[in-house]
Amino acid sequence: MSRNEGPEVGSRLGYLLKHAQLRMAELNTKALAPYGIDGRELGVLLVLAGGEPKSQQQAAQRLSVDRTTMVALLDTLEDKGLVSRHPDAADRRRNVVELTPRGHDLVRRATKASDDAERALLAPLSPQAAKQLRNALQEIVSSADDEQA
Amino acid sequence: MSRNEGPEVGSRLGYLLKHAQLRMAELNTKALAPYGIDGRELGVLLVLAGGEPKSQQQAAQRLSVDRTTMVALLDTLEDKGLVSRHPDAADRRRNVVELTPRGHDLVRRATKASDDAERALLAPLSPQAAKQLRNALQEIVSSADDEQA
DNA sequence: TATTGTTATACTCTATAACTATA
DNA sequence: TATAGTTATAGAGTATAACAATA
Repeated sequence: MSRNEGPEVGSRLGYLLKHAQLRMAELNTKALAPYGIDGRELGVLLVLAGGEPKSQQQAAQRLSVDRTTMVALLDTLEDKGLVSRHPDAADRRRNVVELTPRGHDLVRRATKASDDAERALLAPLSPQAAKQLRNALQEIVSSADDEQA
Repeated sequence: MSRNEGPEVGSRLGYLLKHAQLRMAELNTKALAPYGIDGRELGVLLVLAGGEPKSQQQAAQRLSVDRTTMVALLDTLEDKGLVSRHPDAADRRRNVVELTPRGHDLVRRATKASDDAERALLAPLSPQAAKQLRNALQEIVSSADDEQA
């Protein structure tokens, strides 16, 4: 008979989310290393790959990072030849940021590699449980976004 | 008819876990502020509250933090009068770290406050979905631990 | 006056290396 | 020799303040 030890740190959501996130970042880093980027950079590329061309500030807002952080992120992606910046003709304070052809090609291949990393993280779960996890996280994150707005 | 925009960053597990974790940390910080600690410090206190007395290194391993990080963490908790360190009589290289009476009292009250923060994070989910989320994260994290071992 | 991108700077979190005292 | 705790230090990641160009 084991007595109750009380609340355990390993069942706290803060602990679980932090360690799951660290594990995902680690898997992404390994999976993306052959492409010369990490998970955060893939995130930026995916924002730029979808929909309308965006300014640096719009890309930053989409990822909830500061615009000064976005400057540094785009500097490295530009150095790697994956994105290009041009002044917006309609508002020359803005930079329009777009994927280069090489950036487009890389985001497609790197996304597949990152899909593999996600599958590795979710490996211990049933397909249904994996889908429910993703859905639950999406609800939590989007509801947090609503409260900001 | 909207055309397919391709993979979106908002459905990536890396993005979702990071933002859910940030949100949880923010809620914990607010909930625990009246007690003068944050979520990481509550994590340390919970490790020390459970089971056998532990050395600094054992506490660090339980949380997967470096022993040098644990030194700083315990310095602040000791300054707050929540933990005490004594040399281990059986091996005087070690410090046995224990909660003070004030630490025991605080961890009990602070855990309740953090429970409220967790409920706030999980508010958009059904009770069943909330339980499944916690279970899924536990499976992922413990399976990652196994691979380290 | 306000906004976008930029730079300089600082703060937090974390890890590595080297020191000490013990074993 | 090896280990536990400590210190100094350095590297990420992030945010704040101030500046230039543009609105």
